[in-house]
Amino acid sequence: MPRPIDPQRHRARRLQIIDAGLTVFARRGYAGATTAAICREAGIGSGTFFHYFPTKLSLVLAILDEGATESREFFAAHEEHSEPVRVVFDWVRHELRDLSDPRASGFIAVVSGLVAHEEISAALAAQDEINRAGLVACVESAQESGQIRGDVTAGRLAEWVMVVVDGFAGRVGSAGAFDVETEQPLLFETISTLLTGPGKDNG
Amino acid sequence: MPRPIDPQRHRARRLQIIDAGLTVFARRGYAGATTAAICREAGIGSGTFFHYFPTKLSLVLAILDEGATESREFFAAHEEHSEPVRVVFDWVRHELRDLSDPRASGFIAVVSGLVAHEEISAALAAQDEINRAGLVACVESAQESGQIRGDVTAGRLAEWVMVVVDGFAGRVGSAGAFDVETEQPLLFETISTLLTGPGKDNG
Amino acid sequence: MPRPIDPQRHRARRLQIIDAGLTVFARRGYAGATTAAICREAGIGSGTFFHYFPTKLSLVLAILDEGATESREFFAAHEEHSEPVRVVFDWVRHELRDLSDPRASGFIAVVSGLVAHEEISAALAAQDEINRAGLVACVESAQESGQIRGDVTAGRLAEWVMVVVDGFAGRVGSAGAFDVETEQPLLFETISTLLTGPGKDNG
Amino acid sequence: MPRPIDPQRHRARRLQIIDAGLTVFARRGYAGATTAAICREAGIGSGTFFHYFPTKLSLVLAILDEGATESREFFAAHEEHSEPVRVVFDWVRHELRDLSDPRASGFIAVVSGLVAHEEISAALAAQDEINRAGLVACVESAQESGQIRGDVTAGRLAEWVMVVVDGFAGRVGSAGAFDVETEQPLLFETISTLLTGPGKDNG
DNA sequence: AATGAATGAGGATTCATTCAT
DNA sequence: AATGAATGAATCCTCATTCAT
Repeated sequence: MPRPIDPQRHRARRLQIIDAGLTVFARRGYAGATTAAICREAGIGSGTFFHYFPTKLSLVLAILDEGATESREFFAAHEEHSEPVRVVFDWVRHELRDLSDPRASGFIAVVSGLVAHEEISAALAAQDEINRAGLVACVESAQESGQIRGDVTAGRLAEWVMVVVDGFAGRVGSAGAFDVETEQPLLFETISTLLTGPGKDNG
Repeated sequence: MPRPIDPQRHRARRLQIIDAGLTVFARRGYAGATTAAICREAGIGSGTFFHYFPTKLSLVLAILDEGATESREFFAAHEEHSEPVRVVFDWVRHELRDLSDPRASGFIAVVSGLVAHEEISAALAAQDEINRAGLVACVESAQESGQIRGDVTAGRLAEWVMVVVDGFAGRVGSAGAFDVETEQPLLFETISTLLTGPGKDNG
Repeated sequence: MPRPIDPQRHRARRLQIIDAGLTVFARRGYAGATTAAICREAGIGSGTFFHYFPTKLSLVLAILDEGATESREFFAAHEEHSEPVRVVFDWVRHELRDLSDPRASGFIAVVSGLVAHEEISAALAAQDEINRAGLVACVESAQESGQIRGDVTAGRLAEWVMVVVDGFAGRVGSAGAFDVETEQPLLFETISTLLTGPGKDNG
Repeated sequence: MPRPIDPQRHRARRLQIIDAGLTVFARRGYAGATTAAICREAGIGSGTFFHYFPTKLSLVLAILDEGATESREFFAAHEEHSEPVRVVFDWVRHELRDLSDPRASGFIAVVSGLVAHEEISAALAAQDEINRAGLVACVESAQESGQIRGDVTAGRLAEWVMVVVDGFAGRVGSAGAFDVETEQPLLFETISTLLTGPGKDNG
């Protein structure tokens, strides 16, 4: 009497493990996060873990994928927006919201340590490309309407937005005194100046 | 007649292992860099490795320490400089030069993945503090002479310089198309605007 | 449907490893008994070993514990016996029976070499205390009814019984010509004289 | 200009290492006593150690040999003594004096743990045989003059003296409350009764 | 003789993964 | 689907020993 596969239930279990993985990876690092510890956190047996994920690394990839999906959805929802510059800032806010999960910065560090794995490297590149492409579209659109500087290609400007946001995210994770709320205005200011170029007023 | 301990020789050997470690860590990640591989790269036996470093992790710490020493030396050499803003940019250039070692960005990623280890975490914090303190001194001095904005504390400005440089460094490591040479002007522009504040011309 | 944990099976496996350990420790000594050899003897994989015992040393402790349990059970079974002197001799016989396992003396030697480990030291002390306490009870009881000498405290007499039995056990292990069967009468005679005191007939 | 070998100096160095070995073996056990630790204790370099002893195990053998020599000398000095029973008791006293070195019992335990090594086993057997032969001579002589029991062979009586002394020595090392001074009278009484047989007065 | 840097064989232990139930 | 006992490959590290100086 084979139990009919319940996709709802399956997805829930999967998310439960992903959540536990995020927690334990952030707390102990990749090597320190034994599958046993993740199972304990998720309240499942080790056999169950491998029902849902073929390897430990694949759980990392799934977590990354979750993030990629979120990014994709963000840009899909803001496509064809009339104010492209605003979308860029909304994206920054969106990223900041992700950082509000204290496990996020820990997990980012964990993933950094895994770039030697080609699959991770590829996933990061894919994730990066989603954001880059989304931002490039906004920047191009804004350039066309003359709202931002035109002396730097859209691709480079997009990357620079990411440079600043990534640097910001890294510092949130490591430096104790660097507070997201306090620094947010300077973040927006920096990105704003970056997009408009120096010597332009951007209040 | 005991062979006199030759500190020169000892230091050379140590650097030889540190160099090999940097290479292999960057190439394979921490876990992937087996002590055997590091020894092979350094051309030594495994026993010799542990004669110089008590654990594999301690080699990472030694590499970090080497970097910390370099930073300390940089600021010591530029102390009491008459043009503090110039020192900040010199520091950025100095960091960029470090990044010219292609192993640097890989190693940074490796270390990120090890923050779960308290010793690594402490070493990173120490390294960070050296740079922060050095930059704060410059920024304060520049603020006093009115060369840069005064509406943001020296501490925050210093951290923001690091935000941008760290973000830049991270992108150099990951995004294939992000070229140090090409992007350097925009890096200086961004930091410049950051220090002077928006709406000020800083050509 | 989770396989129900079978404590029976677990206990059996554990005893199987304990038995193999006893064999290999006695044959090769502690250092010479590699975990690989013990696993081979037990017919299990190395992972299984560490599933049951956290360290190699803990296997030694488990073996000692098995012995301690046996001793405890012996005294529990003979508590409130009407003829306390007889219990002492039964205990000696009981110890002799243990020595009939040819691995016993080898294992005792192995453990002797491990007293530098506090855990071993403590286990031996505990084991010793079980026997001492059991014997003291018998000796005291026998003293009260005037069956044995009263000029030496029960504690010291108990220890002396152990001195003789330990010396006997040690010799069984080392000296080839020292045969348990042959020497048993002299063992009983010596202990008998010890308990009754010199100059007393104890046929 | 080869330094002439100074046998005096050589012997002194050797004893210095033997002494250090005894100390460290007793304190840390055989495996725990690294050659490095022994060298530190002796105040020499590791190279020097292996000038005097080809292997770590050979140091154990040398210590045992030192003991064997002492035993041989003891019996040589008491040969042809007119009161053989007295020699037996003198030997017991002699052994007790050895036990007054607190490192002795620890070292005995260490050696016990090494019986799996044939060389150690042989050395112990040799040491044992020296004592046995010496005691047998005394016992035989005493039997011939009717001073002690004749119903047990000299060989067995000699072994039994050793049983009791060994048991005594073992307990001195392990049981905290077992004091050499206090228990000495009972030791002599036990051996005395053993030699004369039960039911004989031996005040 | 004396030294200690260099060596590498050897071994305990970890942990992702499998699979019978 | 769920379980967890069993597995063994993989690796860090120890330490006796060698040898050039």
